[in-house]
Amino acid sequence: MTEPSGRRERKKAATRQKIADTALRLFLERGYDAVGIRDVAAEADVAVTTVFAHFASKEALVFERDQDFEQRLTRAVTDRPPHEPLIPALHREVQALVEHCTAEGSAPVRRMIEGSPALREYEESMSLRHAQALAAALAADPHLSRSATACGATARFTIDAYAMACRADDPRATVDEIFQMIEAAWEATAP
Amino acid sequence: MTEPSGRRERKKAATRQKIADTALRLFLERGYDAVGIRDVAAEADVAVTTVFAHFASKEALVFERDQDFEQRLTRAVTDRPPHEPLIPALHREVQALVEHCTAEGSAPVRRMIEGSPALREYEESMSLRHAQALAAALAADPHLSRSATACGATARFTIDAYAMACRADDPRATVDEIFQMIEAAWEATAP
DNA sequence: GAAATTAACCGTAACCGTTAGGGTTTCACA
DNA sequence: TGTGAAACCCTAACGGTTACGGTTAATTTC
Repeated sequence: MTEPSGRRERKKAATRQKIADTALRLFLERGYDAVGIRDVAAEADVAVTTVFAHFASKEALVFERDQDFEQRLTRAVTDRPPHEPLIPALHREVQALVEHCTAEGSAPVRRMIEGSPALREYEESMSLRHAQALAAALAADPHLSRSATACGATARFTIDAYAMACRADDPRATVDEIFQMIEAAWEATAP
Repeated sequence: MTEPSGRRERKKAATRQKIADTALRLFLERGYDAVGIRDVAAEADVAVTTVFAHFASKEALVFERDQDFEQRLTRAVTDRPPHEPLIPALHREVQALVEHCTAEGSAPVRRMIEGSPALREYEESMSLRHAQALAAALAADPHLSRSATACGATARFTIDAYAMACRADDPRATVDEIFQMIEAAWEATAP
């Protein structure tokens, strides 16, 4: 994304990446619960305090790239061509995000998440933050003129669609079906 | 609700209640983060292990009565008169639940929950469980014949409505507005 | 280019929620 | 009345997390 110029920033980013990579590797090798923070730190050759300087919690090590997620959702709203209807834009973006998270390579990570209550809970609370960011983006769109409640509800419904589709047998069909519902719900709030 | 006959069960229930009452009192007096499990145990005059024999976690001490919540929602579906339409029944029940949680006496507790990330996260993951129970109840209703996806989405939307309304300025109006959306979403799934 | 500042990182020790282990009391029921 | 189980107790530990004080290396300032 952004290539930092200074050596300091580069080293910091490298440390962060090394920690994240090491953690994910160990988690997949031995299981999330069987790997302690002290193990991750030792294997990545950093101090425990350094791990927590880069990641807010053990769970955050698994969801390293969640900022991307939030940005992609909000940008699907803010960067869409003017007068393009909202719901299809959201629909398309959620479809893409779900594809990404149900891709071949993501299966072991998904299994790990589903197997750990702590990780599921963390993911859920991440989703809530994403919904709030999306709600703010909707409320800020001058073309939409809907109530804050309608924006908030639509944002949560959208996140619900993503969360359910990631766990569904047929993710694509699930997204499509729920977005039919969201479309209807959104229309029902037209001024 | 259920009055246990045996002395043992009565004593157990009394212990549980004493722990919950003591915990809530201390939390409100000194703040959730400022009170440790060891404090609660000492003040309730029980061992730390006894606290965890009755409550799965520190957060669970605050949400003592969440089983009621789940049962009320699912019963609003299963116990409604035959052929009564689903959404109004849900709407009514959510309205009642929101009223309960935004009542005068609940304000300090609500403030405490909103002030603690751990409690917010816990509440959110509770909600997810409730949504799953509700989804199961919807899927099991013989009159509804909707897809599992539609039932799951409707359940999550309903929980979303509750969660948003509890934090809204005008809870009643929020519930009403979101249920207009849910009604439309539900109709869009008619076979 | 030396000096001062700052930011990343280090190691240790502790805090706190939570659990394991193993023991004692009290109730229920045959 | 004796026996099994359930509730409870205490202690010690584990694992995520943070406070603290110190070291090094990059950046900025003069």
